[in-house]
Amino acid sequence: MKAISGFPTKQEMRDHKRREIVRCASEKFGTEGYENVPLDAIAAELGVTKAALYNYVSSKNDLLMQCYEVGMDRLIASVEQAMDTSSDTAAERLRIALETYVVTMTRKDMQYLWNDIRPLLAPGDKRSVQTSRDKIDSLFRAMLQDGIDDGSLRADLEPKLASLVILGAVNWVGIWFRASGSKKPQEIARAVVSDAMRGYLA
Amino acid sequence: MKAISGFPTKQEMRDHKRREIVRCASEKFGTEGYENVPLDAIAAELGVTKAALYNYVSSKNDLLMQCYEVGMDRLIASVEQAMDTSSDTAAERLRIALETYVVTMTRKDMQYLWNDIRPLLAPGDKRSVQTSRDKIDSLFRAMLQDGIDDGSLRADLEPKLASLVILGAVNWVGIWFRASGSKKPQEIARAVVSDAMRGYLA
DNA sequence: CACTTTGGTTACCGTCGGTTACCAAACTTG
DNA sequence: CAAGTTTGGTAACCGACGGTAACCAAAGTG
Repeated sequence: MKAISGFPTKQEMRDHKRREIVRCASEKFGTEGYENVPLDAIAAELGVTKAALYNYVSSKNDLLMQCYEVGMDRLIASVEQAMDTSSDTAAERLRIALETYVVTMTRKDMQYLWNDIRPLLAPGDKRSVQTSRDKIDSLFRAMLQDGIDDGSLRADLEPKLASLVILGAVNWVGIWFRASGSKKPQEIARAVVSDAMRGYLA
Repeated sequence: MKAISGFPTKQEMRDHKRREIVRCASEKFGTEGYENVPLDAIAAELGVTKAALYNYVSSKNDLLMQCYEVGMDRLIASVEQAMDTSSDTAAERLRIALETYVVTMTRKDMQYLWNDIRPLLAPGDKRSVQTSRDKIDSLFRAMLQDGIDDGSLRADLEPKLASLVILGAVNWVGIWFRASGSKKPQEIARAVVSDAMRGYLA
């Protein structure tokens, strides 16, 4: 039978269901904590039984990893978009990208992803984690190099080291930030990024 | 009966056993991972049964928290000791303290503490976590203020913000550092601290 | 119309955190 | 010193949960 346009193919159905499982799990993990969410709970919310989930994920940890990937992809996408703004200098683009990064980091689901999920990923899954991190690292290193090239950043900075120092400072925000505080995410982003970049400006 | 000097009192015995449990658990958690270490394994290594442990800890998570506290106390102690070196400027003392902090952070047990244990601490235990963090925070904020006062750091830096940025950069080291790399901890510490402080020097 | 493939169910297993009932040795006290 | 009482441990068990096996109904296929 040919695929009639508009009717999902079997493969699409399968993929859609898998994503639905991940979305549901993400939400529950985020609000209740990974260890406090039995697979039965996720299955029940989707109207199936636990065993059915195993048609789409290979283990609970695999499910966790898929949640992580979805979140990290969103983070990377938002940074890439922010990088695209046309600014005079690479330093300015870097600043905008970093502030976007920080603001995203203060979102509750991202905080959870970063603080609680990332450390739980089993050693075997580290490959995927490494991939996301390397992607982010390379984005920022490229911007740093651009800044050296166009003279908006110090010529003697080491992009590798600088990206680690700066990313450390901004990642840390996701750990101490609490929405209950008085400062708004955008203000915090501006202040933190300003301080983190100061030592690297030309 | 009076306590004969040299003979441990009952309270001392109890405390000693509790510490022995924490020490053993720390080691096993560090090498095998919290979730992979059943209480039975810890009990077996100490030559008792699992139920006996519950005379000294109230839950597995409580045991985890005690491991965390011991590790954090060591970290704090090492920083306090480093702060005591007599240096010309507060900035120099801060540098030394930070480098000590980073080097400590690259130790395997500390990495584990920071990456894997801290996020696992249950919400109810957060008080204790907060205590350690606040202690570290206040140590560094005090040094920053000293630096402002003696003119070795920029007069316009905000200690609260600066300590968050700097601590973020150095804490991040514990996450990406791998002993397999070519750089020695001391070299990394010097480079990272130098970059993290650059924006704050007078 | 057979016959396979797919996606689900029910029932079950093993592991593990935590508890309960019990026991023996040490400590306390009249 | 004998009679309680407290302490620190054991053995047996429970319930929750991740994961698996056997099975089944419906859809797809020649």
